[in-house]
Amino acid sequence: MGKYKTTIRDIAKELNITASTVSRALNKHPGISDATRKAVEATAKRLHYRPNHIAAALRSGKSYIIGVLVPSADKSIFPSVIRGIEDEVNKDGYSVIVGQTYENPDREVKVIETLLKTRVDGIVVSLAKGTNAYQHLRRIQAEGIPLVLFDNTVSDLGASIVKTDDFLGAYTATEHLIERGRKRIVHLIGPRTSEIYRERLRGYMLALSKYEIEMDPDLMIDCPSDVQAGQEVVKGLLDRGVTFDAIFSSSDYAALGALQQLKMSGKKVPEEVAIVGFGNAPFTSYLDPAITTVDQNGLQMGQCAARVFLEQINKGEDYIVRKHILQPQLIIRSSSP
Amino acid sequence: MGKYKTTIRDIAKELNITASTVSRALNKHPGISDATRKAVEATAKRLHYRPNHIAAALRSGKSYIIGVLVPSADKSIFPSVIRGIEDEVNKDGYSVIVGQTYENPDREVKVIETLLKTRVDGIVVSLAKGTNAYQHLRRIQAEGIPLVLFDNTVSDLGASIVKTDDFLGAYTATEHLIERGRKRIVHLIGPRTSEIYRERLRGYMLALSKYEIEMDPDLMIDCPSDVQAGQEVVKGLLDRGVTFDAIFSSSDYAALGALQQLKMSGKKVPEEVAIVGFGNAPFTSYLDPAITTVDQNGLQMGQCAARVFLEQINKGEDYIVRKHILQPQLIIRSSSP
DNA sequence: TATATTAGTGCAATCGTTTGCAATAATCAT
DNA sequence: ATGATTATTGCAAACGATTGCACTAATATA
Repeated sequence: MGKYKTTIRDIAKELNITASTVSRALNKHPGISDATRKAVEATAKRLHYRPNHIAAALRSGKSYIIGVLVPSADKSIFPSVIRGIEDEVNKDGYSVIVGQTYENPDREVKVIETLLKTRVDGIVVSLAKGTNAYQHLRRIQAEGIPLVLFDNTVSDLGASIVKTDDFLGAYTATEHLIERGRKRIVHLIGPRTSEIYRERLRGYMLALSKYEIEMDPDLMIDCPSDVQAGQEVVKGLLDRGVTFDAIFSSSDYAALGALQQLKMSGKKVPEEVAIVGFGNAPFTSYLDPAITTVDQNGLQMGQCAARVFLEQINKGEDYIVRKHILQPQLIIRSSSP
Repeated sequence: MGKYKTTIRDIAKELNITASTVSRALNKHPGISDATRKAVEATAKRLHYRPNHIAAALRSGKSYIIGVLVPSADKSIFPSVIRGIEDEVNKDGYSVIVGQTYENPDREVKVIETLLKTRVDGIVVSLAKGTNAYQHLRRIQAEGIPLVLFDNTVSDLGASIVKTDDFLGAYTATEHLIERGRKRIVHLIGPRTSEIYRERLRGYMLALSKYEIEMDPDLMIDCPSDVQAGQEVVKGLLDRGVTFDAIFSSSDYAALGALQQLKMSGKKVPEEVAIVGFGNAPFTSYLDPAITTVDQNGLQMGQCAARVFLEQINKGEDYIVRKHILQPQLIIRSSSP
């Protein structure tokens, strides 16, 4: 059990120099001779030296850790986003602490507080759906810590934002259904506390009005983003005898529920009812029929968010906040051929 | 932009006491009078004090961060495992750094090295499929850092292990197919570098021999755990005219590929070919037909791994390494009714 | 040759806590 | 009333790095 606990001081002693020189050598500071740098590196390796990030973080004020806060690490686009962020920030030596809110605003506040105590160098967050107060985010900004919002965001904070053009995505999706000859298009509206769902609703409505299709309140239904809700809503529609020939769901999960319910009720998809989802969740392509959806490209979103963070870190005070609006892409599959 | 940087010293000054007392008060040490404790808590709140975990970690040697290393945070059971771990360790004040190997052994070594530099209090890891050298794991143990292996593990390290009873799961799955009258059961074998796949193969073989079904090498095929591989393998079987009436796949992904290929080739599932997968990935229940699979309960596995870690941390030297073998459950669905 | 510049290191403080040990005041037993 | 406990708090040294400033020696400039 040889517990090595070599410090820079040990290396220094070995070479009859000081810890400062060792530190500078290891960090490749200019103004250190090549000879000593190499000597330091050699003995560091020989003594199995392992830098102590904690000590460095305390002194330098940089932890090289960033906090990524998502509603749920295993849902929707978040797995890909996390991967995208990791891929990108790892290159610059950052580690990622993942926090989950489980869509609970209180937990969001708590987790952020923990991240701040951990002295993360930045926080990247997609808001919980119910979040409607923002003091916890303001606190982050007040501390001067880079804050990047992605996906489900809020505009009036002056924070960097990376998100899908939800409006355009919804518009394109709805337009697609209209072009396929559908006239009575149901829209499953997500929780309106989130900007993303309000935007999707807006896209849906504009498409209808552009094509001079009258809006029907019966077809615009609030529906949480999960499978069961999608089922129930569609069942309700069928039970009430509402007629419709297409469904544009604000989420893939509700779209899946809708598909299941339609099948159970003997409705043919896409012949009788076409379906379009939102998000391009992995399972959408496996379904039968595979469902058309709006791809948000989580990987790209994550990478973009990461780059925004890095830029902000590097520019410091000079950084100018910007919104990055990513173009969504309609993936047409068998559910709306 | 009032950047509060209150330290315990500030609180101490305010109350004319020392930092030590403040520290002890905040940490609820016994031997601090109720009066001062309350006074400290009050001024801490008043001055917007935020503990610096980094400083505490440096001094105490406890970072309250644990590293969780998985092949991919967005695949298989890992999302649920991560969630299970988080849920459990959060209660005890730990944060989770998630690292991904992308099934690359070299990256596994690197990420672990980073975790060690970050001075995590423990490492929970599911090995990359290709990993076959274990010095990096031994190094963790040599440092006296709790190491918990889960899912894809290796036995001869003397580390704590939490895993599914892969053997039993595979045996049960195969037996189920046999009981349904299937005799020519294909097994898609996962990468044999992993213990889990060797165990699943063993379970398959034992079930066959128990029921006196002859093993046929034509039906035992190596197949990576992804959709495309599943497709290709099944296509190969069909092209070669191999007859079979069931497939037991060592992974849900390959099972999905198999299902897709069978459909494309006009084979009826389950009438002509029954399918059983392994892992109970979320999408398996959404498919048409939904596929029977062996549930590993990632959530439970994560929670168990977390508890093992916590126990190990708390018992210190007294901890006795144990293997936790979780009972898998066969979820019977339409693909093998 | 004397002076100015530069390259390479060392000194020592600091980051914000934690913690073993000492010290004081207060309480108790005798 | 006196010594022995006990309850609180203070002292000061860590933890392991980073970093501004000072310093020496070597080189360049005049």
